[in-house]
Amino acid sequence: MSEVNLDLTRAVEQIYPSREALQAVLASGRKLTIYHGVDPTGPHLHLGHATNLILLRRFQEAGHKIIFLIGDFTARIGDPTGKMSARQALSADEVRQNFITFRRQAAKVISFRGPNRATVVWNSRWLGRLRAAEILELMGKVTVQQMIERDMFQARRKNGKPIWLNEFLYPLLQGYDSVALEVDVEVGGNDQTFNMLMGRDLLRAYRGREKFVITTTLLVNSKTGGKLMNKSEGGLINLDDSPEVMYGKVMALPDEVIFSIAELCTLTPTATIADWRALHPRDAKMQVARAAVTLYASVTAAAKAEAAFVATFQKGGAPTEMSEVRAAAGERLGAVLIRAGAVSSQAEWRRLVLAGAAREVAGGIITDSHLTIGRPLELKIGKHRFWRVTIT
RNA sequence: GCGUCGGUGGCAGAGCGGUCAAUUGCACUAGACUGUAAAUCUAGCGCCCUUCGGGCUACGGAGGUUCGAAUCCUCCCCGACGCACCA
Repeated sequence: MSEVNLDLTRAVEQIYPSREALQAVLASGRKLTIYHGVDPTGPHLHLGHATNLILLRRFQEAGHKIIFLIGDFTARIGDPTGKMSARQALSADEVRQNFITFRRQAAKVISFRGPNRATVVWNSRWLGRLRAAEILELMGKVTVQQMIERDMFQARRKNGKPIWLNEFLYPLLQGYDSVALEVDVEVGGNDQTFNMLMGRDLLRAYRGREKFVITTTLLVNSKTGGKLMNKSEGGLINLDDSPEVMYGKVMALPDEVIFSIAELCTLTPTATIADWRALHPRDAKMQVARAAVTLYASVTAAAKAEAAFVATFQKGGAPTEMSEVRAAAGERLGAVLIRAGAVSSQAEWRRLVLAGAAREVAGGIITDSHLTIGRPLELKIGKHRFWRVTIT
């Protein structure tokens, strides 16, 4: 653990109460307990989560204790942060389905093995046991004014949108995690600032302890200002995407964000990233894509993914691995593709054919949407959908 | 409880008796262009039918008026806002 350089600037937006205070504690040599929580509202961890995990990894390598918290209880309420409308509640089962592989995904970045292994905790363990009296006590720590001060609550009031009481409870419960865990540091995206500071207040109120809060930089598109890892914005890059898919998704990102990705989502040294800025944008992007796949999969996978990408897209070929669907001879191609989930309806298939978007990998464009299958086919639909149709 | 406004496609948000499968923006898909993209331009974007043609299902829910309803009426459900009530 000697001289591990803990860079408190890369990917870090802000540190509460102050960077200096945290540095002082770190300099004392004290080993800290640090946690980061993720709500399993979906089944994947993505590049946005990775920023936090990478920071945790750096702390872990410096010998600090890491706790990876799965917010299985809080996920069911739904975090109102940034939401213009209330989220619908998830069932306990859905949540369980979602987090089932979280640890495996997180293990791509932080280590759950070895002497200083990270631990996983679920917040239902304590939140699920809170009794009414305890919840009332918790609610007695924060005022309504403090709560509705938040921007998005203000915005919703202005727009006549509902604010549900359980949404008020969300920051309290998330904050209570800090109390239950008695941690020294919490790491999270800067969109979580309010919730994390709530935990800081609560920890002080309950235990008289100080907690550092480190907010990390969010992946945003500098041009549009939109969050990058966002379902509505399109490209969600998941940590468990296959190497080829991840490589392709990184390549599909707009130029202006690639260095943010490099800094926030890969382990590439800052100096190397600086060198990449001199490259042709496409080549820089390939470097970043390769670095990402290397981290989340492996070096060899990254090399393979890159080769596949070049062959498929830059040279217009087809990937070696494509989705397969079996069909009976004489079956209508459109029907088969709907069954396979390649297209959503006859209507969509017809539109694609009409647009000239469906072609055989080896040959020509398919012009007849009513084509029946007589032999095995390798299809390319649009730019990204590749399907191999085999005959049973 | 009373009153007012409102509930439209993934989201935002028009339409307020026929020309509405529903303007528009975003998102999304495809084509062209490229550096894989992005930007730009073009087209598409409920489902089914081989058709520039036809059918079906849709505008919170259930009924009703009408030749015809997303649009009018009744009841119900849900939300916002205001007022009242509170042993």
